Amino acid sequence: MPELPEVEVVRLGLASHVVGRTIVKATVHDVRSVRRHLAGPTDFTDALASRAVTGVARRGKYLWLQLGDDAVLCHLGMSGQMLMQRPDAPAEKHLRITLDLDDGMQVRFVDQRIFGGMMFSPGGAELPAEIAHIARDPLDPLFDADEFRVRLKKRQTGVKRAILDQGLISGVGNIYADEALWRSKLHYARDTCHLRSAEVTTLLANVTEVMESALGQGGTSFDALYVNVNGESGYFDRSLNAYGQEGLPCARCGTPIRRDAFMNRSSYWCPVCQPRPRNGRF
DNA sequence: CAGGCTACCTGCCCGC
DNA sequence: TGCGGGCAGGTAGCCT
Repeated sequence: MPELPEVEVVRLGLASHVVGRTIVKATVHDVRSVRRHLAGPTDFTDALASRAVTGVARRGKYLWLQLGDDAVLCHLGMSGQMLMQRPDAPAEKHLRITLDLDDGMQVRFVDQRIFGGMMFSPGGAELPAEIAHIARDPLDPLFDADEFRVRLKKRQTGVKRAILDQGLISGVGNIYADEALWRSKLHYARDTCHLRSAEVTTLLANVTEVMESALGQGGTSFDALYVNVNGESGYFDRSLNAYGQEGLPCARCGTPIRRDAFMNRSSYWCPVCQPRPRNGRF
């Protein structure tokens, strides 16, 4: 479940099941899901065995289990799931890693495409060093809106590219970028350096609002790939105004939503509400 | 720093 | 029915 709301849904679900529990044993079913762990999967499982889980934290789309001072850092990639299962439940087709807990339950990392993965981060409980370059996300109480505005306007790039940059603001992916831009009436190619202060303020407010709203509805799911720890889908897809809406009437003006290829992916936008800029500005 | 491209993977859907 | 191409919510790394 890729973007911030979906990852937060997973974090909340994990926290309710694993905090206070001990990892009895970790099992790696596919070594490709253990990432950046040069010592190999055996060292990874050794590092997790008999460790008590003290918390579950998140920054942007990364989440990590806190094990005292250390951490198990997880990214769901495009297709990762964290499922709470009983040991006798049949193995999922794409089961990659299992954590056996001392209450008899299992945390199962299921990931079809293996763009996600886990790694052990020594001393990483507060913030794993591997993701120190990731900016705070807008749901973080310490997110600095003024700093974001200053850094955004210093960029010389398109506004969508900027808000997808996890080093500037984290947690935003393709769905919520398009939704926030639609709400803000901004075209994805608008130059960051030519945005008016009011536009930046509106954009940040909309990024925050759309992700909080999606979180309140359990995230966005188009299919069974995006589910919480109990295998349930969120229903924010019903509230989407731009993403995936090609050809459907814009909820504000009725003009058909368009789809462009941009950054090797799709961008959805209303040609009337979000007019394409000339040279990045109007 | 900007940004284009590729790679990493699997599976589904479409047209032929 | 099979095959090829395009598509999918992400990130890292290389090159210019």
